[in-house]
Amino acid sequence: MSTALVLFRRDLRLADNPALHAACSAHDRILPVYVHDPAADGDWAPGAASRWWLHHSLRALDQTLSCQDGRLHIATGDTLTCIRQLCAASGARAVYWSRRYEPAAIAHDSALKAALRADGIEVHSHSGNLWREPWTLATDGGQPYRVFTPFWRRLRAQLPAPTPLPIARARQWLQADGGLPVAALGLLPAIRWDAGMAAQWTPGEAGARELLEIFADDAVNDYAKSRDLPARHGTSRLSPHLHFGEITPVQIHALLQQRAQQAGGASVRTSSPICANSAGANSPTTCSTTSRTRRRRTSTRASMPSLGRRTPPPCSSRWQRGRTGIPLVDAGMRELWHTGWMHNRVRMVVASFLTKNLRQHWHHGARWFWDTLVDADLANNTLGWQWVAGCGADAAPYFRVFNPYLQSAKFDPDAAYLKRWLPELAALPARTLHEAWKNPSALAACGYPAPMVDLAASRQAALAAWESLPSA
DNA sequence: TTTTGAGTTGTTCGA
DNA sequence: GTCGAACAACTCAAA
Repeated sequence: MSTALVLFRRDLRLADNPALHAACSAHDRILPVYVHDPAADGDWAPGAASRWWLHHSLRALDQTLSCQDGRLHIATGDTLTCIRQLCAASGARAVYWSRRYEPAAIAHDSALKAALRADGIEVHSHSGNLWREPWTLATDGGQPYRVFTPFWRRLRAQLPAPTPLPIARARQWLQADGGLPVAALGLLPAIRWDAGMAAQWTPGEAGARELLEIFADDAVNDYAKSRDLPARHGTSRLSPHLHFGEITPVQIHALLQQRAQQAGGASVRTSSPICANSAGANSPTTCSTTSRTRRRRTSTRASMPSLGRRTPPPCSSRWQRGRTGIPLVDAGMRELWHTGWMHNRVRMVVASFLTKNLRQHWHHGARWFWDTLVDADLANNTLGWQWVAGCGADAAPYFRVFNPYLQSAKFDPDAAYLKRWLPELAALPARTLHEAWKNPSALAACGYPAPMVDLAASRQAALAAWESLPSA
């Protein structure tokens, strides 16, 4: 009877899980383990929203295992110490896990692998949650792609995509003594602000599958148009499930492809965001510094130099709380606060407002998102903020400053999204909200704050500040 | 090896 | 109201 330990991290699923699949194929008894090891998280410990999600996702995984007469063994402490103890107690001589891709996680896992192998334990790491692992897709010059379109073309040229693996079944799920209940990890907030999140989300593999089925049925045919409309659920909203590995890009692509064939279409236009999500453009310095010479100069101080401002304020609390006086910005920030999520287009708008109009460093915004998003993902969050701030690795025109009024008129024409998140303004006509700068008294009469900054003037100031930077 | 042209989730201005 | 040009920095891939 051979025994293996499977270490779950951000691959909280049984289906299409190569590491788990391999362990179940090669061994008779499987000990499924989650180790809570806060000391290993370093600078980027999960934020409050992510911890909430993790709590519920671990419970869901435990429940799924219990349907197969197994239980998830939960431990807390140093990962290596816990694994050594569990191997000794269970007789496991092999450990399996899915690879992670953040620089700190790679370093941690490399050290873990070396230590376990020195103990004489087999370690098998498998491709994790990505369609393609970052080092398998490069330009002809061997560099990572910096422009999305060539990257996307190359990826698509390599279809057909891999096929998802079936739900893993161990011949016997093993249980070890001393496992903790999920609640013992203290992941839930002390002050229960999470009611809005519980109403919105079902963390776990089953919840992910259900969301995917809905998306495949309703939204995918219209995705190209409706994904940009924040009032509609035109996006898949699978991002937190993807982040925690409850579902994989391969599974998503496979189901959409299948539905498209049933509908008679040749192939499905899978979204570029799903693909970008799987690209994981990590590099050792991405998360703290930026990669472009002229822009790097700006990022060390602020995303825009603070001309005429003696002391840059900390991350604006009005921005955080959705009280800037700019309707689309406030709607987005309140959606984030209540649900742990924000529509992608609105993320760009609120980020542009913080870094361009308020001229604050993108670090401030990235940190706030990190703490409040249920889908907070180091690569996606960091690179998204750099993209907006104009200091990312991609080729963005420096003059791209979003105009929140124009954006809401274009993408939320009937103001359904604005009114959902700004109920105090629900009685006003859509046009009044899209042209709020013309109607300050109408908004003020509803108790809505005046704009904290003049959009046109701050845009000009931001462009002038950029212009004043010396080129590298 | 060097050059050229497309691409880049936007806005504004003027015809 | 619609449309094209301007803003002007940089990467990638084809020539």
